[in-house]
Amino acid sequence: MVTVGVMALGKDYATQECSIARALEIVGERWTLLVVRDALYGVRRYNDFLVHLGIPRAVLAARLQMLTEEGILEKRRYQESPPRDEYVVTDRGIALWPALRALGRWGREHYAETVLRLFQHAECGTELGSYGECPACGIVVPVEDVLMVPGPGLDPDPANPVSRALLRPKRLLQPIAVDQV
Amino acid sequence: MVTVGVMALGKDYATQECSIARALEIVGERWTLLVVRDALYGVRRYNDFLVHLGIPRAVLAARLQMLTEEGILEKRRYQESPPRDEYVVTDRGIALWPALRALGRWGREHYAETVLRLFQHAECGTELGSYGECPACGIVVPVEDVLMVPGPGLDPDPANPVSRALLRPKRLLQPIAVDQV
DNA sequence: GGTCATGGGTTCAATGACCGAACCTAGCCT
DNA sequence: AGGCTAGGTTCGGTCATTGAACCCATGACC
Repeated sequence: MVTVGVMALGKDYATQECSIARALEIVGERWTLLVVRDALYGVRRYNDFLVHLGIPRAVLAARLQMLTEEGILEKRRYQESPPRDEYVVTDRGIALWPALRALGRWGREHYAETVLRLFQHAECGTELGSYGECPACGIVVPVEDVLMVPGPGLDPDPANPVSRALLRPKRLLQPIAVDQV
Repeated sequence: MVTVGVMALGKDYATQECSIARALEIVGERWTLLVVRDALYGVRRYNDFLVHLGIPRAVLAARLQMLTEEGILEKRRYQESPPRDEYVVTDRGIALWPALRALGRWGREHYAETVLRLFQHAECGTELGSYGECPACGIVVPVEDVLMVPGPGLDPDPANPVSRALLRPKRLLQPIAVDQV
C-alpha cells in the first residue's frame, strides 16, 4: 500500500463519505471515548485516568497525545517544580457530551441492571430528559450546569481514590478532588 | 485472569461501572456502528453492506452475527429458493439513532468540509434540530419520519450501486432500492 | 448437460493494535 | 544516599483486523 502524506494510524474508514465515519476515525478507537468521558467528569491527571480506567499506560499516553493533537483535550502546565501537566477538555471535547449521553442512555436502557449515575439540572435539581434538556426549565442544559449524582447501583466503597472522589455529587467539568488520606 | 462464564471476545472494559462503557462493549468495536448506521439507512443485505462499507467479509460476518445475537439486528428469510436472508434493524437498533446522530453532528461541525447529508422532518420538510427535533412542529421526530436527503458535498456519481441508491431522498428504515442496470 | 454468475459465507497468512510488566527519568523529601 | 511520585517508554506475547483465496448452493444461459 502506498501511503500518500500522513495517515492517522491506518484506521480510516477509507471509502465512507459520512460525518459519522469521520467522527469514528477520531474517537472510535478503544478507550478513547472513555478518556473523554472521564475528562468531562473532571479527571485531568495522567495518574487519575490510569487508576480510574484501568487502561495500559502506553495506550493512555497514545490516546492523550492524539486527543491533544486533535484539539479535544488541552495539555497545560499546572505547576513548575516539579513540572506537571494536566489535560483539560476543550470546547471540541465538550461538544461530545450529547453523543456520550445518548450512548450512555442506550446502554442503561438496554444493558444496565441498575441506575449508576443521575444527571440533573444544577439550578433546579430536575433530572435531565432524553436529549439533555431540563423538563422543568424548558432549556437544553449547558454541560457546566449538569450535576452528576451517584445512583443506587454504584459501588459505595470503590478501591481507587478517583472512583471515591466521583461518588460525591459534582458538576461536570469541575476538577475532581481526590481525597488525601 | 480467571474468566467466569462466557466473555464477549475479551473486549470488556472490566473495571468500569458505567453505562457508556456497557454500550461501548457492544457497539464500540471497529465497523459496528457503521453497520448499524447502514441498517438505519435501509441497507439489509450482506452484499449491500459489503460494497457500501468496503469492510472485509470475515469482519462483516462477525459483526452481523454479533449484532443479531445482541438483538440489534434481526436475521429474516426473505425468499426460499434460493434461500436468502436479510438483516433488519430492531427497536434496540433504532434506539441507537440519537447517539449516531449526535456523533454525526459532532463530526460534521468539527471535521467535515461540506454538508454530506441532511435530515428533515418528512411531514413538513423542516431540517431537524440539534437533538433530532422538528423546530417547526415542536416534536422529537420518530426515526421512521426522518427524511434523508443528499447534501452538496456528496459525490454525485459514486461507483457502487448502494451509494447510488442512497443518493435519492428517502426515509430512514425504508429498504433501499438498488438500481438494476 | 456444462458453464457461469450470484449471494453468502469460511479459511488463511500477514500485519497491526493492545496487553501487562518492567524499566526509565526528573525532581523533590529526608 | 535512598526513596517517593508523576509521567512516561520499551518490550515480548497475544488477539483482532485485513485482503485474498476458496467453498457451496441455486438458478440462468447456451
